[in-house]
Amino acid sequence: MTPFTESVIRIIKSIPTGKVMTYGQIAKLAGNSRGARQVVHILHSMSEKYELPWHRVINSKGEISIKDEASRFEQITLLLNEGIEFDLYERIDLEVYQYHPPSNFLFK
DNA sequence: TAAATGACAAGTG
DNA sequence: CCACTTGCCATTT
Repeated sequence: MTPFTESVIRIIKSIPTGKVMTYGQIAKLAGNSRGARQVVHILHSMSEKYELPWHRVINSKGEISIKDEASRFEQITLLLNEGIEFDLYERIDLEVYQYHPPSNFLFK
């Protein structure tokens, strides 16, 4: 497992209930500002094994990126249950709900 | 080995 | 804010 992957997992696991982070934000914090798509692969392949709160990861526009209807509905439901609100276009206000981890937490 | 793919992002108009 | 383009890169085909 690469250092990048380890960091990504730690970051995702640190997202508090009721907050979200974006793919690009996570990739950048993990050390690769251009690694957003790798974050996608990690979520796909390791969410279950590492019990990642995959539903708290959304795209930079504040939208749910999943196309599959069932999975999409599941993610929205999980977020609603955590108190996150969506506008009428199913978008989340990042100004309100985006999580910004402390800059030192990777080294703790 | 090459081409396509994807739960993305930033820049431009 | 929207639509479209370009850049990305590991994984899959």
